[in-house]
Amino acid sequence: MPADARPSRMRLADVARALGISVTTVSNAFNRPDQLSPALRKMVLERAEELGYRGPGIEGRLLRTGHAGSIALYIPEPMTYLLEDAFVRTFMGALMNACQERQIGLLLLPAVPHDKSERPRPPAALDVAAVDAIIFYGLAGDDPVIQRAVDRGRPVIGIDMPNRDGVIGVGVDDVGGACAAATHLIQKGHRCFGVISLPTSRRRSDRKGTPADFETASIRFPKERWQGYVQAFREAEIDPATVAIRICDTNARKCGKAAMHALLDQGMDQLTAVLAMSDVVARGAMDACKERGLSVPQDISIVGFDDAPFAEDIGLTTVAQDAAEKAVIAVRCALGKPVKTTVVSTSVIERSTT
Amino acid sequence: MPADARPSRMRLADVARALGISVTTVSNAFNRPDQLSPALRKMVLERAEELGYRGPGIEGRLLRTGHAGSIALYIPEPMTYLLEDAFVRTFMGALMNACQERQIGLLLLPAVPHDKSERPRPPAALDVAAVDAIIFYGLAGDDPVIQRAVDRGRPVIGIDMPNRDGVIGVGVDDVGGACAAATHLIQKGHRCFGVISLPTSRRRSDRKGTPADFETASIRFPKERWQGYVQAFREAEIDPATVAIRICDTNARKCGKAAMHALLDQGMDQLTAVLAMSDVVARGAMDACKERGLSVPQDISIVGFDDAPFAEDIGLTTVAQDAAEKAVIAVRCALGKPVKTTVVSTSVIERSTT
DNA sequence: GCATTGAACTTAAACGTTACAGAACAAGAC
DNA sequence: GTCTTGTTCTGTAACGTTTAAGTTCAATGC
Repeated sequence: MPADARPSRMRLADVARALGISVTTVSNAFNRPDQLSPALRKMVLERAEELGYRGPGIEGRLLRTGHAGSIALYIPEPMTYLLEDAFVRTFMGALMNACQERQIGLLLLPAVPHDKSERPRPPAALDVAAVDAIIFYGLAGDDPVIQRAVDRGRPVIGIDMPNRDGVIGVGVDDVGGACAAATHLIQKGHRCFGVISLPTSRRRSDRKGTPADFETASIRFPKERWQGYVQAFREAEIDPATVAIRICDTNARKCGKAAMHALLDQGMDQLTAVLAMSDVVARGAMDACKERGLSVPQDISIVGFDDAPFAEDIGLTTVAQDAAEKAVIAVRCALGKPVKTTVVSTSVIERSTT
Repeated sequence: MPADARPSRMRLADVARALGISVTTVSNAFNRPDQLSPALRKMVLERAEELGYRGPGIEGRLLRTGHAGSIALYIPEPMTYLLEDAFVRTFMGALMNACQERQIGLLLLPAVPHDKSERPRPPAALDVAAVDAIIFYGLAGDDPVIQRAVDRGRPVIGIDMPNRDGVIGVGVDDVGGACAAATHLIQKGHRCFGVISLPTSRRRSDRKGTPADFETASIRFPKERWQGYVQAFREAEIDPATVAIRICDTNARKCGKAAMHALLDQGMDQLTAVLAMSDVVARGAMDACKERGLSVPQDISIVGFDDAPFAEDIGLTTVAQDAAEKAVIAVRCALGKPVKTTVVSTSVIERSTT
């Protein structure tokens, strides 16, 4: 063991003592240049560097100021979902760019395991993360982690989530977008619809759905998108009760395929148009049509939602929403003044599936 | 303004006062169950929850223990590179899974802007990040941020980087893998080679390269992979000086394409085999061959490196390395006992480009 | 009955930093 | 010469937690 092993890292106080000046002055040299003469500042900085002091560390600063220099992202899925889903990836890209620009870190938090036992919950990464704000993406409105985050007293941003006290909402105009999608199909002459929905609550399962499922939904998108569809149906005097609904277990291509098969098996042979709540499940629906020898859009028209990167490649008509804009707004809210709620708008992009 | 607005968050001390017990006991209730009676502990936990206290916050704990509950990842590229590059994505996926399992956060750090001015560097996210360890991926050995990270006194892991004091190295057997790739081609009867290299230093440019470029390389892969090629050449009595070399500006498909075109333009019409240092540039090389009407592997054989996810789809012969294993080892090093250096092994996967 | 042990809880001192309130001093204004 | 103003630097009290070193007190061994 070398005798000169540094006992612990250089501290602000060590530098101050070595230079014979006060700690405050050293601190100011690093953080508030206007508080001391340029000459002294230069000297302090230089000598500090020589002494091996790299500037105030986070530990003390964090305690004192609460400013961490990074923001957290929490999604209710395994972290790898961030890499897998095409639409989410666009969002992530924008989020990363925003962080890069501002030179702040982006902390990816692992979803807390969904255990039933109530009381003695060990503190999760979410609870101890040293961040200036937390961004939630697509959580159910009743997810208990939200309250835990709000209690931390830092800004909490909720993207595509039901509005909630203490959470700054950033969402797309789901109702308007869905309404536009349905209206688009109605204008093409369709009267008999199928809907492929994303899960409406944490309690998941591939299943047949009813309008009531949406009314009680705890996850935002499906609820609002259904409202949008209904709005368009009503205007065209189509009874929402005649619409066939399938709710996917998860936002995956194969779930969309299964849902489409189920829709067709359900005796809906007069079905001519399908409204899918994401491009991913829409793609799955297209797979199912292909397997059955149905051609799109001749036999069946399909409209997705999201305008995922692959939508253009496969010619999917969809509702575009600016994922990047959501990310930018989220970061702005995380760092800036508290804002109540923001809605970004949508537009239907017509391609070759309608 | 509501009169009962909480002045600041609940603290350990507040709970202690409310219960009429000492702070230590409350702290122990959360962190060291064996230090107090189960009954009291249960009571403390319950009352704390009621009082709105969610357990010890990071600020104080970090200062006291230095334990942050998350690790950082730093790459010398814009953060979005993590999403774009297929091989890196595999690595990220594994890293995420490892973090998920251990319930720790993964902090993505923005690369510090590459400015020339020396002295007054503002503290970057890297310097203030509250993490237990930092993982560097693919940095040049002389990148100044490494020293800054090492000075922080926490474990620093360097993946695919030149070895360096204070940094725990985790790397693939570049020399062995590259040697195997070259040997594979030599066994197929090839004698006239081209090499498409990745950048050898931070100072980048698409250009013709020479063996000397590799000797002075500050980035690890190219240097070692070249050594591996040379080793195979020597054994087969091929003069490395006869090998045509192109160095890419960046690890991108189009750079690989440009490099391949350049190689062919360079008057190397007798060229029959190309060793590419990544699957991405290998793919670009294949693009170039296609454009010129050269068929692979009839006219030209190509071997990549990495076994990126797309390699199988396009039938690229390549050197497989287990990106996931690197991630797992990195996390283990970050959290566990200090290890010196780890090397993961490689294997050639023959597909249809040779 | 006395010493010994151990469990259950408390006291008080860090950990490294920032920010408020002030002290010392020089320069002008009257 | 005194008063004001401003600049530059200092002393010190937080910030919220953990932990080493006690203190108390009841139970056990002899």
